[in-house]
Amino acid sequence: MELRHLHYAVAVAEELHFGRAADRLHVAQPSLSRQVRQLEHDLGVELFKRTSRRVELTPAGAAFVHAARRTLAAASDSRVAAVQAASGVRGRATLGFVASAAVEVLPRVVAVHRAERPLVQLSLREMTTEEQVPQLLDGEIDVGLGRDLEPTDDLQVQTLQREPLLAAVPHDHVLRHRRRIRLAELERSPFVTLPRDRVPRAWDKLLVMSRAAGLTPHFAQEANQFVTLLALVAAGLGVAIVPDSVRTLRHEHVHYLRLNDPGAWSEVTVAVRAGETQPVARDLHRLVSAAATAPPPRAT
Amino acid sequence: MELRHLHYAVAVAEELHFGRAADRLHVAQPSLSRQVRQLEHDLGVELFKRTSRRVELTPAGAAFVHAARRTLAAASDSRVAAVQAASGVRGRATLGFVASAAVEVLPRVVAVHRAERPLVQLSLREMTTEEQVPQLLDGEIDVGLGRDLEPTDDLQVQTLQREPLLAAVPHDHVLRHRRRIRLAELERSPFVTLPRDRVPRAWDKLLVMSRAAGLTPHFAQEANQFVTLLALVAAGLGVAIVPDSVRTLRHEHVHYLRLNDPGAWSEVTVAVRAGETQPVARDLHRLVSAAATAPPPRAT
DNA sequence: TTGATCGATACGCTTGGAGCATCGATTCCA
DNA sequence: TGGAATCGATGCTCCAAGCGTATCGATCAA
Repeated sequence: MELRHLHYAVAVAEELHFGRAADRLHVAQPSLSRQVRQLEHDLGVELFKRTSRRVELTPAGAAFVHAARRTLAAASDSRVAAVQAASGVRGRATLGFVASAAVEVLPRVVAVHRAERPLVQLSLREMTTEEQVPQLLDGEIDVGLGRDLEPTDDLQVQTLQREPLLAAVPHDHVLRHRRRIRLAELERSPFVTLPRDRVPRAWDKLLVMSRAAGLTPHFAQEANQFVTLLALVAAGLGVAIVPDSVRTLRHEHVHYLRLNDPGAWSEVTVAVRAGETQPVARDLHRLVSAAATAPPPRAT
Repeated sequence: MELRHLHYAVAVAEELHFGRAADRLHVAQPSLSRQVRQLEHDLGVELFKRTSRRVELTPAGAAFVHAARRTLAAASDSRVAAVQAASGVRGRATLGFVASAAVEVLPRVVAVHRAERPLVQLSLREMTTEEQVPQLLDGEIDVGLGRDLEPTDDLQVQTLQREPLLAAVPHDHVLRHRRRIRLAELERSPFVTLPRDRVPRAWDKLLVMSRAAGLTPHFAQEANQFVTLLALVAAGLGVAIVPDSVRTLRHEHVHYLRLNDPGAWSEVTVAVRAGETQPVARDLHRLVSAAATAPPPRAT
């Protein structure tokens, strides 16, 4: 039994006439008759009652043709599924992202992706920029949304937006009425930070800036998430250095002060394997880049 | 694209090895390689990434194989559906029945049929015995459950059970305390009946019996259903002659008296086209016969 | 009775799927 | 580092089988 036999049986069932069915199938009538007969022999079942004047379906024929239509539809779906998957219309894509990008960029990316590629299932995995690099190379994730990542031979990296760094201070901090400060002015304040082993490059940047400002930072406490970090600031345990977009997480007892130090910037970057060929990954990369730049960044 | 290609692609996807897949399919490895390649060319899509050391699925290949499995299952279902329909395990059967058989025989038939042929959809059509004959010959119904039908060349008829005829009389009728009466004793009572044009043979039998009893019947009222008929009796409009099984329809104000006249019997008959070949019809006929005789008839 | 219609059959051609032998690339191991 | 083993691809040949043309036989209408 081949798909050809199913096509033939369905055509005969629809025309109830071997000649017309053969025309529709662009084959000669004897070929059609032979193939249908062969199908019946293979099944061991009579599908059509034929006289030289009339063709009609047997109950078995009706049951078979019904199922055959479903089979042919499934075969057609198989073809479509393959083509769509190859073109990137259908499939699965995995996006790694840092927590600080989840606030602003990520929701826009998800919305745009769902609108443009409704058949592509988007998996989201929160992870640090450092974790993204090996997972990109292993194929664990297709695109990485991180911070301050430098391109390499294996990774293509673009900057999406450049944000100033802010100091998040408690509402009773002495500098709370200032709009802009310099890091050196925080000499008396301990820092609350994300864990050093999870975000080593953010730590390094803070250390470099501190040294440039002639400051020896005192680290009071670590927190795993930004929300917790801000709660610690609000509780008066110290100050935190965060990128501008974290401001979206408004907190009643936290004030944000812009840092004027040189290098007090953080870039949101998007990374993809260099020479990526998979359409779902290329599409996701394209949409992430577009979604980040399309709406104008908030005024600072 | 043929089912062969789908089988081949699925096998390669499962083995991820052309040699082993070819063994499993009982073909030579070069044939398998060529067919898979031909499938890819037909689809315009690469399904497998192959080196001389490793074979892996592309995303398009994974999508295709998933759909191909469903297609192959549908093809297998088509075969099964045809065989089952031909053997009578699956299909549709239509049973015509008279209202007076609906009370006792029909529920048993439906229950047994559902248990023995769960995949055969049983259609039930209430109709008179007279209507069953042409509909059997036209194929509108497969089996007819009627009364007092005589076999012909075209119809095979069996008797399922033989019931005495009863007179249904109102609760204040003068004969109400009798167990058995003769039709002649109803001379003073008008008759309520089913419509003459719907059940001509039942009418004829009543007329023949009346003549034999020296009775000139007076017809008071017609009703389309037994329930209505009994309601008319209960209301005192007259008496009705009904087969024994109608007694199952108990009615508070109706008494049943057995008729002692010769020929005061009615037979429940089952009819099927002579030489019927369709298994669903033959099965239904067999089950109707069995269901009617299996439980012992009620004592009268 | 005759002609038209329609599915089945006969026959020869051609396609294409299969097997065998072999190639080229890659990997493993000594 | 070189040789052997593994594995998919390719070239060649064979033949099964699908197809088309011509025709038959049965049925039905005029």
